[in-house]
Amino acid sequence: MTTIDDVARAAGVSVSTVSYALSGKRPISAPTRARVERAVRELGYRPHAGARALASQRTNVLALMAPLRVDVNVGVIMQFVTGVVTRARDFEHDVLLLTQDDLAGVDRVAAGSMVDALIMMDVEAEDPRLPLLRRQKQPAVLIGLPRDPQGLSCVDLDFEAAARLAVDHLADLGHRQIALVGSPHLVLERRTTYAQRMVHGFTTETARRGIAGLFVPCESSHAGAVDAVDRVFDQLPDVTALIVHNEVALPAVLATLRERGKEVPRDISVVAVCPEDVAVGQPQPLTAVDIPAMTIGSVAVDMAAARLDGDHPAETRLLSPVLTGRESSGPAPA
Amino acid sequence: MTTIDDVARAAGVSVSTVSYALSGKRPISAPTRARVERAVRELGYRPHAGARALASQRTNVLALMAPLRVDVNVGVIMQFVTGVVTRARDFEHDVLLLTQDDLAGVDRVAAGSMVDALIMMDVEAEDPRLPLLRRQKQPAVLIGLPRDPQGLSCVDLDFEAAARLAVDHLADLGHRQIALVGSPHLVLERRTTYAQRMVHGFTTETARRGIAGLFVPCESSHAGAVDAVDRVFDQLPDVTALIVHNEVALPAVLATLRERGKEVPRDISVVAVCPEDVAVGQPQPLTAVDIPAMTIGSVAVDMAAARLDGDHPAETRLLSPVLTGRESSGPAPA
DNA sequence: CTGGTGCGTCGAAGCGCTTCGATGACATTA
DNA sequence: TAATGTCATCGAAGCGCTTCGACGCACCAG
Repeated sequence: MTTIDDVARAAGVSVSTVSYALSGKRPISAPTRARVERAVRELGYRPHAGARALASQRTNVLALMAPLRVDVNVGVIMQFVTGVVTRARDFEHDVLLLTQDDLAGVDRVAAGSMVDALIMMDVEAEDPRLPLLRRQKQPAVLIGLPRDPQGLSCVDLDFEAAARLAVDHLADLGHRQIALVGSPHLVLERRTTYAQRMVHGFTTETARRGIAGLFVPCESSHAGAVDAVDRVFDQLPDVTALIVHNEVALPAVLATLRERGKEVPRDISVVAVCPEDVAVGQPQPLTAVDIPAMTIGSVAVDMAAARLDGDHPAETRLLSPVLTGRESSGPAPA
Repeated sequence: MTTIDDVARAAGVSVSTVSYALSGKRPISAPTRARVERAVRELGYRPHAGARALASQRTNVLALMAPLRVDVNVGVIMQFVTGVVTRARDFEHDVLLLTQDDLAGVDRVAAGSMVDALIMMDVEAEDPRLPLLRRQKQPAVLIGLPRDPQGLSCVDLDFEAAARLAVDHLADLGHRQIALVGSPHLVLERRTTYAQRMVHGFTTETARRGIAGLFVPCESSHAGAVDAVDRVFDQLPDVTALIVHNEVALPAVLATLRERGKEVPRDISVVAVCPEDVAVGQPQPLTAVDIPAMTIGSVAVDMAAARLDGDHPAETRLLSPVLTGRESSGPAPA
């Protein structure tokens, strides 16, 4: 292994000069720096990460805790992860991957000084990881919105605003009876809060605009989708628009509409709330509010970075939703 | 931060005794060990990962390079990753996640002593990472089979055997005209070698058994599937069985068969080569050769571990395929 | 009673780096 | 010409741990 000593010797300077030449934390004359750089190149020198971490109290590694179950939302998770890893590199950081259920991992990597900061995906309202995180010296960024974010940074899509946006889009097209086909019961009850936030935004906005709004949960399966659609027509027979916030059930919802003889958007408009690629990947490109998973991941890294090299306090950032009109929404039928 | 010094002081022993008590590398009397453990618990002591790495030349971290693109095979990738991360914990290791395209990452984490070993997914025949890997001191494990594995461990499903297994299953059921609906052109041409291995196994086994075998590539889209099925019926009109080795196109292939008036398995048998959950998740449970992604991931870790604490040389392990009969295969029509 | 043998423990070196204070060379000002 | 300041570089301490050799003690055989 070639060490900083080897480089110093080769360049004919002291070890500290090499260090400063490479870090730029003190001025080094151009010729000296050139000699150092040359030696580095010729010897193929790489600083030893552990030694550096020991001396500098910085590891240049981020922990990312991700739900590694093999479930249906895998696409979105992957996008988050990609966003985090990619952006981390912009800050010269690598990413250590932990599984969601590895509670002990929080202590292991944080108390063990393996990482500079932690990013947690899929945060629930009363997430058991929060107390662990709060007692670490490293900053943490949550993707999602717990009930009490005290001391922790959070980032997520503003789902309330997303619901409003979707409702407004449809209301402006003349729709007066709108249904929200949402998350499965389980998700609504005890998990991440985005489902509740979505419903809340939907309810208040329909109320505000004097529109008939119906919310039906929807299990993530074909049968669940059929069931949900049937419940909608049952309870709101004159419905003219659907907001679908369930990526998995989306294709089945669309198929069911077709089976029921409803043409989109002539008979009924559909606004999806899902990642863009899902919206455009359907048989018919869908008007949709984008869930920018990758962006959220990279913002999470930005927030972690901000807290690392600065006194930046914890903050909560809700990303403004964007609605893109495509072929699935149109004027309400007369 | 509490250090090993604090623990030593609290337990009334020397630093080295604490170290030995915790690592077990030298005998420590029971009472002393108890005092040390008590101090550790009371102080909440965690060894500093960097210091430990510096002194011991071990990081207890594995690098995993994964294709983080958001493509269709995301499910399998997730399973690999899960297998790796989970198994790594059994060996007291954490996982550092790199993206496939981060070539520089290999040097960064290996030469920089950030990891004890590297695992690379999705290895191509002439993978540009191989030369980089060979010059590192850390062992590497490849998931996939490059043309020249010299010095590197490899693990993958034995796709040749998988093809044979599928052919034999069908041949034993009396089928004499079998088509393989495979990977897209792109994959076949320049990428991971599993596609070629599959085709090779298929070709030789059909030949050996005197069966008419037709291979058609298949793009990973609905249109691609339709096209592939049409080509099959075009070039092999009396075909009675399909082997489908394209997870993405699978549903579309099935749908197309139905549209063409072919009932499975009455008119035509289908054997899939895909992860189990995909096979059973279809409208009709499919007879399939499992692609055990998670197992492959965990075997990769086992191989890395073996090379770490032992003189184990590099080896190549091909996992024996397993075929599970379900409802999509039956006797050839008379 | 002596010399040898283990066992349990200690002290110190060293892993490779960062960083602080000190130093020397040189230019600037009074 | 001496005092002052600036800039580039050096030396050494120290980050927290592992590990090697040494040491003291109890025990046993001779």
